[in-house]
Amino acid sequence: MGIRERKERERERRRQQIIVAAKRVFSDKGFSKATMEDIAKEAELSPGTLYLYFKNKDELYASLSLRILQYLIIRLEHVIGNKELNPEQKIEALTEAMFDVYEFDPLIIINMFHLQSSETLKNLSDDLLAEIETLSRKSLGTMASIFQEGIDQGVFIQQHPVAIADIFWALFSGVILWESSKKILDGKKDYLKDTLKVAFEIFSRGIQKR
Amino acid sequence: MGIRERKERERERRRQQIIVAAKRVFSDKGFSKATMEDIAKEAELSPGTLYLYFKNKDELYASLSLRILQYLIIRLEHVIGNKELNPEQKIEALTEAMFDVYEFDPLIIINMFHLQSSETLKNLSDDLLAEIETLSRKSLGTMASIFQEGIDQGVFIQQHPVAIADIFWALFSGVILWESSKKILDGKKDYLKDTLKVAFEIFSRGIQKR
Amino acid sequence: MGIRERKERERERRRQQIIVAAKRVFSDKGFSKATMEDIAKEAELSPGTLYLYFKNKDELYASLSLRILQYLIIRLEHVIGNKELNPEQKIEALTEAMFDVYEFDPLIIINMFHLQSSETLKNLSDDLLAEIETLSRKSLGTMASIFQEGIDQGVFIQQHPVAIADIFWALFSGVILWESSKKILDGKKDYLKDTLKVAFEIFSRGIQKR
Amino acid sequence: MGIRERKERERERRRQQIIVAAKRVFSDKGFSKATMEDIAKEAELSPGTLYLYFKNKDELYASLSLRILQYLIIRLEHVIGNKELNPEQKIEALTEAMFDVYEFDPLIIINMFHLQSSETLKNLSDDLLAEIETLSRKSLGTMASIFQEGIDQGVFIQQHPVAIADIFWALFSGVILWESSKKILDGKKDYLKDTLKVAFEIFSRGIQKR
DNA sequence: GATGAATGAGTATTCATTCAT
DNA sequence: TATGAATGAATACTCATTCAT
Repeated sequence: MGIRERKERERERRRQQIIVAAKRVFSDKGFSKATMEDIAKEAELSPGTLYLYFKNKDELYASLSLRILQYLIIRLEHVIGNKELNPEQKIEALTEAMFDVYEFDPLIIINMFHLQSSETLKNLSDDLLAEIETLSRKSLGTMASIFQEGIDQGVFIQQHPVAIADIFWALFSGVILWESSKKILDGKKDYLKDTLKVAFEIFSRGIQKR
Repeated sequence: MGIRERKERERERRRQQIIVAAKRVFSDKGFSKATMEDIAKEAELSPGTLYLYFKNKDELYASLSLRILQYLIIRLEHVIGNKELNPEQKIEALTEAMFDVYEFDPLIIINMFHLQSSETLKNLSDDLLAEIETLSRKSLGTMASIFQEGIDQGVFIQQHPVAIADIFWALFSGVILWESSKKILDGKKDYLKDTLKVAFEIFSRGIQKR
Repeated sequence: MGIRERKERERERRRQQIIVAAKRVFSDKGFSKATMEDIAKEAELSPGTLYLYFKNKDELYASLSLRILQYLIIRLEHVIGNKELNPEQKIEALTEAMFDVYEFDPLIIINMFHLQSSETLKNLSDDLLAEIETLSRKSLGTMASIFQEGIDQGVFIQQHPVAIADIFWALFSGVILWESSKKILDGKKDYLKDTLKVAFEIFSRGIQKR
Repeated sequence: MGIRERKERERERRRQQIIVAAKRVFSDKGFSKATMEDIAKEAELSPGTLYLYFKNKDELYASLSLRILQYLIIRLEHVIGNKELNPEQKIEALTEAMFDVYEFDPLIIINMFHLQSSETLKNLSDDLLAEIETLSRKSLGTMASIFQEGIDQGVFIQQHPVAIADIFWALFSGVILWESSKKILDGKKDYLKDTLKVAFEIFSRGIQKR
């Protein structure tokens, strides 16, 4: 391994170290209450160092989304690559994959949310924005191809597969968001998993031809 | 009308005046970029006055959501009160009602989702939180009763009606959220209405017994 | 006195209070070492209040120049208005006036200097910039009219009076700057007054016809 | 050439390399906006290396002035060494020399005046300060000797020659300073050369006996 | 009640300088 | 010598909130 490559690897390690710390702090305090100093402390680095790896707070935050999207795509491709599953079973596998993604980082939806604000978008570099868009599009496309398969085989309703993928994703994020706010409002048990399960069942029934 | 009552009415008028101004400013700038001074100016009042009517910025913000919830409940009760509709038709009416709510104030719906983020909810006073909870529960209950009817009549699948209502609401908010974020990232056309229509069709098919 | 007028007066009083404090702190520490907090403390106000009266640090600093220019113009107009003096005597009076201005605020030259940086200029509001330019032009014009008089009467050399005024001003500021740096380099006595006297004598001789 | 000497020469080459880079960057961005990293990049060195050759940013900055002073002295000595010129002609030659110095590096002259501001001078090491003082004194002494000659020959007014040299230098720097600031404020044409010419004429007339 | 001037705690970001390699 | 990653102190500016009038 060349010296250049070793340095690159070292650099990537640091980025991850910061991202992991940032994830912890953001989860704990939310975006605005979390300070760069908090994150630096958590990462056992100095505040200045954070800026050697991320342009600003918004970009560090957005980078978390990137990481999740990458994980999501890996999971999705695994589902799509499994030739033994019929479309219906793939929906099930997809559901499981989404739940894993959620567990990998429960912040996922809040992140996506935050990203919406145009004030935030202005602070991101074009590169990062482009990458997010690419990954986002790719994950949606992968989902869509699962639905396409079902449509082709005549088991799913005739609808644009991207639209179906959108709805699938919307349902997923809507449930997470809604359940988490119910949890706070009621102060009660966490029904997320159950609700998600029912939601996907309904969805699955809804898109299947009779 | 007693003097006490007149004062009370005057006070309510002011609250509304502030809420209307706040709605405009929050919609325009987003929560964190909007300042209390912005809102005061828009309402043609002084910053200090705002605090005579709302404990703090978070509460003012949350009050906007109350207004939507109130409108939502009115619409829902109208649906449930229509004895001539069968469950399936009620779902349709419900869908229309949700459209109306969205159109009543599209931006405030986005804001409301922001409210759901735990970060914001944690800053509210117990009173306000309780009120939101009440209205929230009430609207959910009303929705649930529609589904209950369908279950009782054997046309909807056997599922806890509150869970179904949760999913319905989650789907609605998820689609709005997802479509608006897609719009920002892609900078492309607004497919919200179409997507929402398909989403509700799928949902409707999904909850009906075959 | 109306309430509006009283408020305006009060506001002006505050501005002056801040300017006086700023002058002290800037003189003491120089521009970059002086912090807004230092100035706030000196003015017995909070940092935030400074920003109610001045847009930013650069603008507060530039405002000091404004004050001096105003004083300078008053002194110059007094010189020009004295009908009993012949051109030569007016040069003498002018010299004295300049020295008074210097004593009124020794920072004057450093200020002018600082103003030069385009980085600084970018931070100033158009209004302030315009006002500085106006006053600057006015003071130069007043000086020029003194020289014009001498030229008209045939006692001064034929040269554009504005150019002469420029040189007069340049000589003044150059001497102040140079002497102050010599003082630091040598750590010795302050010869400013003497040097200034000789400089103006030479200048006076130099512009007179033989 | 011994190894020690070769090393010394190498070291000097590096210093010059840095100085040249620093000159470019300081001229471009001004003292405070220029960062050590900018300079390092321009010199194609690492930031750390700069500190092997210069104690700190201020010293690096001050070193630029040394370079101008050295050039100035060379030019001055050339003037004084020309035995064929009478005092009056020497003033002319001196004026031309100053022009050349200005043209040798117009921006650095501005920088040098910045250096004169006490704020900067106070941060220099004693060694550097002493060197600047020496060169400064030497150049002033050389100028003074020219004026001394004129006084001795009875063609210049009776004044301390060092004082006259001070004034000459002050006039020179003052005009540069003033004209450049006028140019920025007005955004108009560059009259520097004309003004400088008239200034020196006036000066020359002013110091000559009638 | 209404005002709006004043507050002052809070924080992202920069950059000269260091030091392990 | 040279490097350049890491440091961390330093600071302008904001804005929710208060309170004397």
